[in-house]
Amino acid sequence: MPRKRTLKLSTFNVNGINSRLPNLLEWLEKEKPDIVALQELKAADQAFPADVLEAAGYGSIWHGQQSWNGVALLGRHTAPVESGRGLPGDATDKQSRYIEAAIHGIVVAGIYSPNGNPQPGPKFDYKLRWMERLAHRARSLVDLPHPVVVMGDFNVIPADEDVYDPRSFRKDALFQPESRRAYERLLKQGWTDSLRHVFGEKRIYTFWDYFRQHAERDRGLRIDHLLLNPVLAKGLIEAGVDRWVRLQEKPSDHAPAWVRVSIP
DNA sequence: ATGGCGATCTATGATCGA
Repeated sequence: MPRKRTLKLSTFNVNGINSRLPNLLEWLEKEKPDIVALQELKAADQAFPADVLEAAGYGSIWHGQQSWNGVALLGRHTAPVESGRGLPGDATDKQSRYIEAAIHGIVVAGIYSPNGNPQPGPKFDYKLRWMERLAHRARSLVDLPHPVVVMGDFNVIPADEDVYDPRSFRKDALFQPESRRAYERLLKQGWTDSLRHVFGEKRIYTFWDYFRQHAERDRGLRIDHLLLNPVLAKGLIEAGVDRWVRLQEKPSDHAPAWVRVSIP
């Protein structure tokens, strides 16, 4: 029997990579993810701490932006081979929200979907247009004969079970029927929503706001997702959220979400 | 209905996030 190797894939919205660096390094050391997507770097390209990550054992590529947004991909003991940056479909869109690479034999798309608040309004329109563009790119990835993951902060609460208090989010862009339909359309291409697939009826959150001890009380949202194409979904072993990271000192408001997969 | 917190620069408040 040939032994299968397993890989841990993780997505983490760090909410400022330089202010979060000690937190990020501790997490990498403890959890040792093989492939990582980071969002909300909030740093220009020249401010990305590639040397520190390299010293911690991770090769990286990144698409930075001053103050806002920004995405990166990391490979444990390997350099990601970039295949794209910037979401196709609108040459006027300068926001850094998409990066794509081959890492450990997996095609990885790291995404940071727009928040979209307040809605209605131009920010919500931009969110929906961006998600349409993502669906277009995802369609060309889903049926590849290679393992593919699209992971990141989708800024969509897929269902009532994915928010601690659905009523209080009725007017929120993350919870609008249009946002949820856009996410649903994406899944219908053939992607597996890893956390929901593994957790079934059980609640699992990836974000808790900074107010009223919501993290400690586990009053959160599930908005960070890992979508696996059919080739990769066959190897899905387990999934989870490293909630301990959210309970550290000076944490991001998100925790890393992850899957473990076997690769033939 | 609002604001609560935290990060960033425009910096001692304004803006954004979710």
